[in-house]
Amino acid sequence: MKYYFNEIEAKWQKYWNDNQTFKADNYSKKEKYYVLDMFPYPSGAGLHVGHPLGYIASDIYARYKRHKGFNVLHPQGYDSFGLPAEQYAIQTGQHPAKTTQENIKTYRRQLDQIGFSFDWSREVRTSDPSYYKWTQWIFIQLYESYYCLDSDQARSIEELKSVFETEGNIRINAACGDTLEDFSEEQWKLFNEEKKEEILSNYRLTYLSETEVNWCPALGTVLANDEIVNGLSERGGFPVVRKKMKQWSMRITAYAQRLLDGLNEIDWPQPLKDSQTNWIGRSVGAMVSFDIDGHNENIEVFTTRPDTIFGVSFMTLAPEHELVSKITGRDQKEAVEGYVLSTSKRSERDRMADVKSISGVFTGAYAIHPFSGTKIPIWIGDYVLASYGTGAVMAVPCGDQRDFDFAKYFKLEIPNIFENVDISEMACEDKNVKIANSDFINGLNAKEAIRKVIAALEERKIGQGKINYRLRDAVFSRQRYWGEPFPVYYVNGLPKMIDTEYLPITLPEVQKYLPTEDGKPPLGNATVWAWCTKTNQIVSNDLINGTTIFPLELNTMPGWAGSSWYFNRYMDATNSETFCGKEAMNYWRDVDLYIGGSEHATGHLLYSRFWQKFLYDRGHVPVQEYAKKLINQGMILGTSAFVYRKEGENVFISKGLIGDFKVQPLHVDVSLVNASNELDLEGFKNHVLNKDIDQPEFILESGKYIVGREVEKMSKSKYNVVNPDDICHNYGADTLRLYEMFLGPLEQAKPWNTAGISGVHGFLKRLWKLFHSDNEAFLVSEDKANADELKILHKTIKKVDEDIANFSFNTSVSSFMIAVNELTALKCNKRDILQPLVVLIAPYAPHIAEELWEKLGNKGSISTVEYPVFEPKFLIESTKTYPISFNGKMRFTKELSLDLDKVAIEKAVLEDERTQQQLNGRSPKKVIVIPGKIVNIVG
RNA sequence: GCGGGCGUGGUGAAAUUGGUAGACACGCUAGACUUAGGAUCUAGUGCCUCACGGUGUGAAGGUUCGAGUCCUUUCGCCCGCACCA
Repeated sequence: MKYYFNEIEAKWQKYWNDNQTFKADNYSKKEKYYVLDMFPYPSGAGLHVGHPLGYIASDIYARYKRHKGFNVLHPQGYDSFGLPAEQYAIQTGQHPAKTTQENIKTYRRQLDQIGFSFDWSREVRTSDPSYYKWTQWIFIQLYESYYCLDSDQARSIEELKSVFETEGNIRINAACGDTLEDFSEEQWKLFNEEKKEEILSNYRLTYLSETEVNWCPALGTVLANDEIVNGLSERGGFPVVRKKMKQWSMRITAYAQRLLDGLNEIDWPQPLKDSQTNWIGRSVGAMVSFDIDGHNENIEVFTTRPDTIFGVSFMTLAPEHELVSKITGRDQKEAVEGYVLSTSKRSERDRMADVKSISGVFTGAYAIHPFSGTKIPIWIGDYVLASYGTGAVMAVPCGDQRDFDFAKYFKLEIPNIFENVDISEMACEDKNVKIANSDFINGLNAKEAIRKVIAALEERKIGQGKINYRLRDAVFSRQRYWGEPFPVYYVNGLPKMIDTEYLPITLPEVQKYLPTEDGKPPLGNATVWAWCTKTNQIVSNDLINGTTIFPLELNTMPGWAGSSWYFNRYMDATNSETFCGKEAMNYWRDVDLYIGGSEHATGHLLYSRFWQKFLYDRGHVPVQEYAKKLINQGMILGTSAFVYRKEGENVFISKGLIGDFKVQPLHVDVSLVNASNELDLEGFKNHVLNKDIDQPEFILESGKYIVGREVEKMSKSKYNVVNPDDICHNYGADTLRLYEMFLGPLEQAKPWNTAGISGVHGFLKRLWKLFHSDNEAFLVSEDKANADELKILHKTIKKVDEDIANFSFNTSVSSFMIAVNELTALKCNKRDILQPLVVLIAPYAPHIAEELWEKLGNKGSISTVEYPVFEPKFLIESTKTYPISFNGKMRFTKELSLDLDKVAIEKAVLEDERTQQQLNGRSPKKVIVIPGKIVNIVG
């Protein structure tokens, strides 16, 4: 019988589905193991071959763990809120829910055909009200919490209120936004509702505030820095401006230190930990307050080098700094306002990326040096960012290169405060030089001086030591339709949470998915979007009366809201009483293995750790870190193909003939090119893409048009996407699974290339053949296996076990090939060997394994059959083929008994005539013998 | 600029603690077979050389009996962060 992979795969996929083979039980006596993939965003383009790479690896691991006797949770779902579906809705008028559902259907079909062992009964979709009900619930929990710095945890805001009522805020030590003035319990009681709420929102873990944002008028939305490329929106390429806006923020900064500390507890790749560490950006230094000459204001700065304070010769404020308008002199007003305006047009990333051009304006105001009392000019400059530190810098040109460049450019004073250091050409950032010209810290090194300056600042109450983090609070509002609605309504402009028992607050229907004409978010188009506090229902906007019926929040939550806790939902995905039942949560606890791309390092993987720590603090989850181990799979790159169009003409020149012609390279669909880079000319002419090209002419080499190749990210716009469907159809899912693993190390980025696929497909056919006679009937011998056969089996078991432990799936595929090649050579078709071999291969190629398992006469699925156990006794050797090397170069091999000791080996080797031949009469100076390894003769 | 990673045949890549470099595949060459099959099988294949032999893991040094692996310098590529005070 031939290997009809399509039939076999369809049969077993149906079997798994019918029998719910991979449904995980929440209450098992088996040890649990939770294998998680980063869930996909269901885009309209469908799955491409890059998606399954991580999924195949995690599936192999999950299946392996089932064979090893674990109760495995291996779920999958969809991160189904997001901008592409909304953009599509804007263009076509189709409801995003509809297109999302269609896309999910395609994804599901594609995932199913690869044979993943997902427990689909736990599927989650972030856009489903039954899911986002709990996203809204978590948001409310955050709103109702503050961060207590004494106990270092989130606590109920009610506790804080009762403290305010009994003793004011004097003794409160909590994470807080603005520096608040002290108030007593009496004062608190006298504050009106509005004032109280304003104070509380400084403590809440999610709060409304005016934030400077990247506003994209064309998309009508705020963009994250990482969504902006070269000052334009990543999607669409529209201009972006800086704008102030009232937005929800998440007080992730309260967790900065714990997010750093937690990294020590988890087995995540070091580069990923490094990027989270950099993102959080802890720096130790001091806050210093500078008085402003002639104003009743002061400038707070954070510095990591308080020891250089006597080197301050000017100050620089971010152009957006709130003091700028207050302190600017009459003569400077025009210049300053012009500069502020021109800065507002530049994106933050743009400003940061531009290192070469130096710009700034003098404000006309002077600060007073806190120790020397000298007057220091205050400048504004766009190299200072409002969002980092206090948005102000004490400039020390002799000790900081950027300050130095600024001072040189504007011909400002550069006082030298370092002993025996030449600063005429560049600043000195070395912390080991001694300080000079600095009053009470002369002669000290940086470390000593820092301590002394901080002490002096604290004594005079003009500053204190401080740990500063680069991490900022995360903006949580999006001006989009296709996201979670906030469970929030407004009473006189003050936010109120909807009682959790009335969740979910479902997305309203709208006529248009664009922002409204007057610049409100898309939900501003909804006509039934008001909250009735009497009936606790969403009602028509017409009924808003300001007494019982109020407007609802128009923003929606960002993409990362739903993905920040989904791993908990899988544990108890259908629970309608709570976001995850306690019993299920205490059984599954955390993810044992998480596989996904490193591009989420400072987004999803940081926010989700933050939410998990918060949920832990409030007693909702049992662990602080939700993923014990994480593996980043490398990106699969596409190999783009290019044709070369002669500039201004419809002439395409084959790659080898371009020579000196001016050509324009154009992407061409990779499906039109064969393995030898030859273009299908007829296909090219008929391809939709090229319909607009009239009568193309081709200049051929040897009768062929040869395309250029380049490795790029796999993307629809580069026409280099390869769809797994074709491979599943032509070679089968088992071949696809093996091939993706065989491509190379999991964590390494690699270009997709189908050239080698026949190799693994051939392997599966040879495996099949081992079980079949020449006339293709199933034929397995019941004879006892011999030593050679057992050795092949056990060496493979050993290798595969080690490989899986190291996530080295590429080399285990090789081991399978070697085993099958060797068994084929021995014509071995013995059950003793083949039955364990099938189990060994089952996690990698589950369909063929199930089929052969059944043909071997077994009942039921192979998926929980015990994995073969390695027995060292089958690998014991009595001899070793020693490499005999001379001066480190291997010349010949000699088989010797492993019982021989060093002396005996040396004797045997020296007696060998080939040794004498190599030595050619010389006597060896030294003979190195490592029993069991090598012999090296020196001389 | 800072941080991280990577350089091995025509190609994808192997190579626990330093111990036979190139496993396993693709491709290529030659051949066999045929019931033309998504064929299969056999042999060969790092480079130079008819061969003996030489040479070879980006380059140059070093440590060592022995280096792809350790150390120093250097070149190139990729990724992340970036005027972070």
